[in-house]
Amino acid sequence: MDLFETLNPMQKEAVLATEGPLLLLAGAGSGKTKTLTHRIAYLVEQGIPPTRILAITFTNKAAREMKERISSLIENSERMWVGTFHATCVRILRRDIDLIGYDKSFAIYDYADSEKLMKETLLELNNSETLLNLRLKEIRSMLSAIGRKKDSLITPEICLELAADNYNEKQIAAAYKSYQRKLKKANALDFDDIIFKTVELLREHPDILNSYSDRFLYVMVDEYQDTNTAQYELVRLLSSKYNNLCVVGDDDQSIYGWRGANIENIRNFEKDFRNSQVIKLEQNYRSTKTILNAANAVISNNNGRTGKTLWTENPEGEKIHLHRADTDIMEAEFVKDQILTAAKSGAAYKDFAVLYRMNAQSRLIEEAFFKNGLPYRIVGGIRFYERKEIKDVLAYLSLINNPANDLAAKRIINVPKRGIGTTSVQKISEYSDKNNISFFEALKFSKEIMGGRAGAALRFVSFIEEISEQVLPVSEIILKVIHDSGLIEEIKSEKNSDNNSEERIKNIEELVSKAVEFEKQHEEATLAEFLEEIALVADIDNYNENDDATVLMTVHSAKGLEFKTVFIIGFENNLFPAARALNAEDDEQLEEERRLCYVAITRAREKLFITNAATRMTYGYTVSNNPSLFLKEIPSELTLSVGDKKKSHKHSPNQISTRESRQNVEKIFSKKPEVFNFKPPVSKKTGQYYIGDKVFHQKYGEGIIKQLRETSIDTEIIIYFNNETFTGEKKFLSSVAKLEKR
DNA sequence: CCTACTACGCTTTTT
DNA sequence: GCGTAGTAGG
Repeated sequence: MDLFETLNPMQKEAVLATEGPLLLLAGAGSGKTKTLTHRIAYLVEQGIPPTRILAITFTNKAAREMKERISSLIENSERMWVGTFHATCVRILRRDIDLIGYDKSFAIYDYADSEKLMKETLLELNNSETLLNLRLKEIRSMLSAIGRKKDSLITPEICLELAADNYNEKQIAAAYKSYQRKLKKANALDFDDIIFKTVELLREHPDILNSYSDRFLYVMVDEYQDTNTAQYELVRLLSSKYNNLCVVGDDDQSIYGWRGANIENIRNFEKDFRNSQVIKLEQNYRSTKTILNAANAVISNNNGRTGKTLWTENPEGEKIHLHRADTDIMEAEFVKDQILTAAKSGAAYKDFAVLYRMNAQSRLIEEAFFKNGLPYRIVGGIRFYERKEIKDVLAYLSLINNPANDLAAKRIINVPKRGIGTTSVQKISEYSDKNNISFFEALKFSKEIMGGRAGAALRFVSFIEEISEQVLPVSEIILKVIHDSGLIEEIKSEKNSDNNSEERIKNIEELVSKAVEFEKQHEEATLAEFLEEIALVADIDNYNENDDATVLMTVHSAKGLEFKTVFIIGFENNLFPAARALNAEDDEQLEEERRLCYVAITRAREKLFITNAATRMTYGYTVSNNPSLFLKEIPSELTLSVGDKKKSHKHSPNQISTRESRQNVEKIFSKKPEVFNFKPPVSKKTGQYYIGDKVFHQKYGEGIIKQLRETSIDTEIIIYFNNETFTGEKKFLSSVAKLEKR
């Protein structure tokens, strides 16, 4: 077949530019994947063996798609390395990680595992001092701080050096060091380690690096704007010998800055790689002119862009439909009504997608859809593999695979109940630390540790060892585990309140069939491979665009996808853009929100609905947000308000609508400027207080009422202070607090 | 050692 | 509003 027949001149140029570094700036809907797959096919046609080509993506779904499309173009593409960053690195590590001191059977810790481990780390580090107020928040912020270090290839040692006298940084360095020691002891890697350790392996062992850089004549990286420093270094190393590195990306779609992605990687490509070429793909084949113009208008408000303007030959299309609902519930009703009406006139449910800023927003949409029998799929939220019963089974498998996995051992030592409670676990844990052996290993000394009550622990040990010694297919291991351990029995016998034991059994059965499926696909499927695949799947990977169902997902998950009709919901300040970005000191975060908005708009092919609500329920409180500031960045001639409230999209005069006035308010109150725009809640019992009222408190001085919450006997008042005496929020009860109105 | 209740904190986004 | 972590009582 003629590979060039369906390509436009720029795409064709990109396919032909095979030698040397190439930056392919590909706008949304510009045929990026097509160009990339054709480029690979072209290389193979030119005689390059598929095994000498490496293509890296961010999601399994993208990798799978790329594989499928390549195999439809050429023969023998199976042995080509096409995979995610993480899968590619794990593949490299499984071969040679022993050279940097880990066992090849290493476990991969997911985020929940990391949280547990960090909790242990911080508890040890702080002794009794902060033991009581060790909050999830601290655990997460520590994990994220350490994650950013790993993204930047900073080791615990360098971290400590860089910290110098900075107390906070020194704390991070200490936690980092100890957390890392724990991971090592458990022979486990967290997500960030997978990249970091691969770079470490390649840097420290030139022979290994050479074997890969020599092998890969051509290296291609998708979504390059989302790479972090570690990934950048990985790519650089792997392509270092032949320098045939092609990166594809769009700086306007960089939306993972919060996860350490470095937008400068793409912006500096030309500087970083000498003699590089840049090719821009600016013709959009996806959206109508209207939708594209809106996206272009919004993104033009950002600074420092590499600069490209998308254009299209597609028709003008319909105007963008704006709808402001009274409440979040009515917003969901609106979306449901629109889809049901369209479906009556023949539209397919899968033509629609509902996109939102955060997962919590899916609930109301789901409710509205469910009640009306509108078929839907939710991407994200609680993953299948994160369910308690599944994680329990997986912990058994993980322990069988890697007995050093302390977290797994501790998780299941008393699941099902074996009479080994927290006290015993603690004793065993101490013993294992003292003797520098794993938790599982320590269990073998139960007689020494707990005397007469060691029976159950020893039985557990022989149970695990017995299974480990046999060579069985994964699905049979699972069956053995769930039946012989008593796990299924226990779940069945749980008659308690939330009678979901049937569902949990079903989930476990589902896991068994996933294992069977896995065995079909992989001839000699090992336990390690099965666990690895599970650890590295994202929810989006299971999304099947052939199901006739409307899909609900976050804008982040939607990147790379397209739909005939898109609903962007919750288009409000504090939500989209997120409050955090809106109140940030610099513009960086707001610009990322704007890119996110750009991604959202450009998902639509023909029709775009943008909705918001005048009031919504946000964790127990009714809040009232202004329409998103991005709404004003869409030229009004492209939009049309729909629904009852005709003028609803106009900003009311008392609302802060410009950047300048927002900043002015911020000068007076450095935080959360929008609290003043809350309308008084419809309420009888709150008496004389309203949100936004200025009040004076004896101790804290003047402040502003931020939130009111009625309990059965009293009214809770949250006041925001910012004066000489005090800055921050305080909670009061209206009957107790002495407040003066100002 | 286990169960049941309460209180608290959470909401960005996830490979 | 909801889920979970922490605590008190059996």
